[in-house]
Amino acid sequence: MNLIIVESPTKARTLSRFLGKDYSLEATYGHIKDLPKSTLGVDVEHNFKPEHVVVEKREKEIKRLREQATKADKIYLATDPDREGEAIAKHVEEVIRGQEPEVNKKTKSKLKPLSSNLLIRRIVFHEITKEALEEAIEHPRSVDKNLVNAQIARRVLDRLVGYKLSPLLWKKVRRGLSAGRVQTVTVRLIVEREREIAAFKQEEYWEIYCNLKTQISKLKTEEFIVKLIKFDDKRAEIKNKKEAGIVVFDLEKSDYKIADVIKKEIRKNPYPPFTTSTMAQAAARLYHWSSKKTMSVAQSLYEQGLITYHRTDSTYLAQTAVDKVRKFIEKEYGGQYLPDKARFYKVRSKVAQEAHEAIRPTNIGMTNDKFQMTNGRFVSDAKVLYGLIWKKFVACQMVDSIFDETVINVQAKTTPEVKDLPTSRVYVLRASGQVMKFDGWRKVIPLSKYEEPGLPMVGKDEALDLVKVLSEQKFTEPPPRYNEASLIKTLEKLGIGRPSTYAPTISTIQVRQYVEKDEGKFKPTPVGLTVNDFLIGNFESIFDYQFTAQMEDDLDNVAKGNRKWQEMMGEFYSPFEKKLESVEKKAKRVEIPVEKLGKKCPKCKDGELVVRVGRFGKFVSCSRFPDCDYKEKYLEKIGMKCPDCKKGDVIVKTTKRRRKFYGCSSYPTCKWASWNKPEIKGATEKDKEIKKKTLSKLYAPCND
DNA sequence: CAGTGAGCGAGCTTCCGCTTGACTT
Repeated sequence: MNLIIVESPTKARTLSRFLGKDYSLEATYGHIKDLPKSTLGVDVEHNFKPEHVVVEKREKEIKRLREQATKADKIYLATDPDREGEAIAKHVEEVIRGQEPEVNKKTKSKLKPLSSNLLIRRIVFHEITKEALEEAIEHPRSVDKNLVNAQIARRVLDRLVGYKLSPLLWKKVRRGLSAGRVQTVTVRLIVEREREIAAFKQEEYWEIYCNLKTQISKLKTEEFIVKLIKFDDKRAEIKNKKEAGIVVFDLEKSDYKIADVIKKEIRKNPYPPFTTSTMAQAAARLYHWSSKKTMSVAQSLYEQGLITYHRTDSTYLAQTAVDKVRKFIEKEYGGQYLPDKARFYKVRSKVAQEAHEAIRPTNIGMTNDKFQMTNGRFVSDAKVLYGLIWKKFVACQMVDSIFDETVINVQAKTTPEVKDLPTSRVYVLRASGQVMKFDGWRKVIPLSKYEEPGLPMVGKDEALDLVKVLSEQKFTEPPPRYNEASLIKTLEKLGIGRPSTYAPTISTIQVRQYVEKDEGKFKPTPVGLTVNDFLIGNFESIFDYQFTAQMEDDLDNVAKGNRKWQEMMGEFYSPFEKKLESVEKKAKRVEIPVEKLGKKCPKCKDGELVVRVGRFGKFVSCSRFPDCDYKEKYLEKIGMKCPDCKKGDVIVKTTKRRRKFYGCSSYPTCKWASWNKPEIKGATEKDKEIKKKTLSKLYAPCND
């Protein structure tokens, strides 16, 4: 009997379909051994010796593994082909051979002995196909000690950072706080962005457009709009109303002609197939899903066998899947949509570990109209996400979409009658647009807002008539706050965190109340700012954006056997330990700023009312707590009257599930409620109108 | 995950990365 051990039970089920009766499959459900939860578990005095214990939740799996092992002659450790998978493989072997006391005590005596000629071997494969598995079984090896050491180093370093710094925060800031290589940097990104926004100085600028007319026949004229881009060969930068007025004055007294018309063909590649990160970004942008939700929906698709594994950083595609989709494209859309050769996508991230494939449908014939989930709780959401994954995958193996781009440059010269000007001025104005002439992969993922640019047919030197000059006041905008999509994108780019941790990390920093989501955007809280400044101020090097990248380089060397992991840890730990000691001794406890309401406490008449944040959100309390325990509800007004009853104020409230919504302060008399912030109407209508007329951006880029 | 309305609350906690289930703050 042969036993194959993998990490995911779904993977086990899929593989069992390929294999005959002489193979059985078991899943570990992730790590089965780890450092203990309630102690450090690292002996820093003795070369960082880690203490690995059985993960409590996995005792059932371990028991089953051992039982199955007694029936086997050959065991294949087929955990994922990466650092973590190698460590799991080692732990499985230890557990099966009964090398840990806790397992021995509880279960060993009850179990039958292992087969005397038992072979335990490590195998790896990158795609879940019969061929890949058979190939892997042909080339078994033993567990790679160096790769396991790299995992130990990663684990120990994270444990030391997290379990040394968190208690320091309890002492110096507040109980229950936490710090870590990943979460602290994530908060740092949000804090620094917020400060950039606060420091941002808005600058005024103006954009100028001309509505021009061309004679297309004796009876017909056509109007189009051009945007000012240059004057006297310099980029047109118009800073205020006065400057804009001068330009408008000039343009109203100018002669217009076509300077040139440039046409070129533009080919656009399809996007790579989804990874965890890009899938989460797409679902966030298109449907405003949280990464947690996207991952849950993807999990249900994976469990139904509809998609490949959803926690991956790889864009690798199995050859068999590519062959099938190529046949599908040819049959369904025709040969002109099929490239000569299959497309390959390079992995973008340096730290990608190539353990899994890209996220793709397992059966390309399962089109969205045939799609049906037999069970699960996300039936309609699953269909939506599946459609996205399906389209992305099919499109990624189709030919380029082709556009004709036209750029019309118009020259405006002030007429000689304008006498007040020192010299005559030459302006360049431009209209541009792209027309799709062959859809290619856009057949499957159509452009979201495609409009024909509607440029006139004009020739060089053709004279034009001015209809109207339009000027528009604009202001430069600060960088945007992060949302889940842009945060994940940034983390991935920095190599911080893994596909399995993006969603949990985003949850953690919110549960700790370091950041909060406001209309989908992340803002730091006073706690977040205080903790960030404390940690960055004292431990800059660990939370440097480059730290993880450097760590990965070191781990690579450990994995290659070029370096001892204990040596790497020593280099990290000795300066860190010194710093810890000095901060422990010298740093004062820092106060988290509280928002003051500027009112005396009605109970003790001595303290002041302040806003505090408890487990369930904000509340008002006396500044003299715990001497005075006065408290009341916190009402967050947004400075607007209720749009329904017009009497109460609009206030921010939260549901039982902590979701934010807007309500009326005179509830329950007035029952008005809304998920979205009520908008002040009128202000943006004009903006939209002008934007619509601008030819420079006729359609929004569509990345879905 | 879907989720629209009480009143609680501020002192024994924490990391990252694998994997699923599970009614909760």
